[in-house]
Amino acid sequence: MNYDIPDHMATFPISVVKELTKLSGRQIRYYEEQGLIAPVRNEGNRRMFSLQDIERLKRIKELIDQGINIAGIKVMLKD
Amino acid sequence: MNYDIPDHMATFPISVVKELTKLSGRQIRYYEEQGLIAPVRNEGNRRMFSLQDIERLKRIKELIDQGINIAGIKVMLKD
DNA sequence: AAACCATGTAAGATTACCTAACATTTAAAT
DNA sequence: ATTTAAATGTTAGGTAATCTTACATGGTTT
Repeated sequence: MNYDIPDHMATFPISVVKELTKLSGRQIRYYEEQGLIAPVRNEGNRRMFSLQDIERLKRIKELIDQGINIAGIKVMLKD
Repeated sequence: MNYDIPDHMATFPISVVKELTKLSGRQIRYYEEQGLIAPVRNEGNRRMFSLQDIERLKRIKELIDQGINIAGIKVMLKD
């Protein structure tokens, strides 16, 4: 049994990420635009997300929910 | 950190399952038709697969590659 | 040869996602 | 109190992925 997917492997479409993170598609795309995340694209130009991407988005959402703005999040998630 | 997706949670589109299992879309749909797997459907009627589904498909592929036919696989994977 | 099994392929319809633009809301700055 | 900027919503038109159904094909079995 090879019961896992590597954390960095992009296997999730945005529809699933929306459900998992409780973020809107608009938010996810905007955060990418702002350089907070960098999901890869498949051959058809669709965004594909890894577990790492999802965990990062969850942290972003926590900070957003605490009232922190994008600029603040950028420095806090610097890595 | 909630660093995982439950084994039974359907988060993978068929495109990813194809890559992960090295099966064709036709094969995956046919195995479903034959009752070997039962991926759930999302609101738009697209098949969505769980890690369990993927592991099962990998076992199916191994058996297929060993020359076992669908009927044989059905009894061997009875559960 | 005929029939069946497993898979390929093609066509047409539907759903998901893309970008770009404009609208709205809230907060910050003037 | 305006104006500006930040974050998100919404809409529109286009492209990609997936769906079902049907027919084609190569390999077995009868």
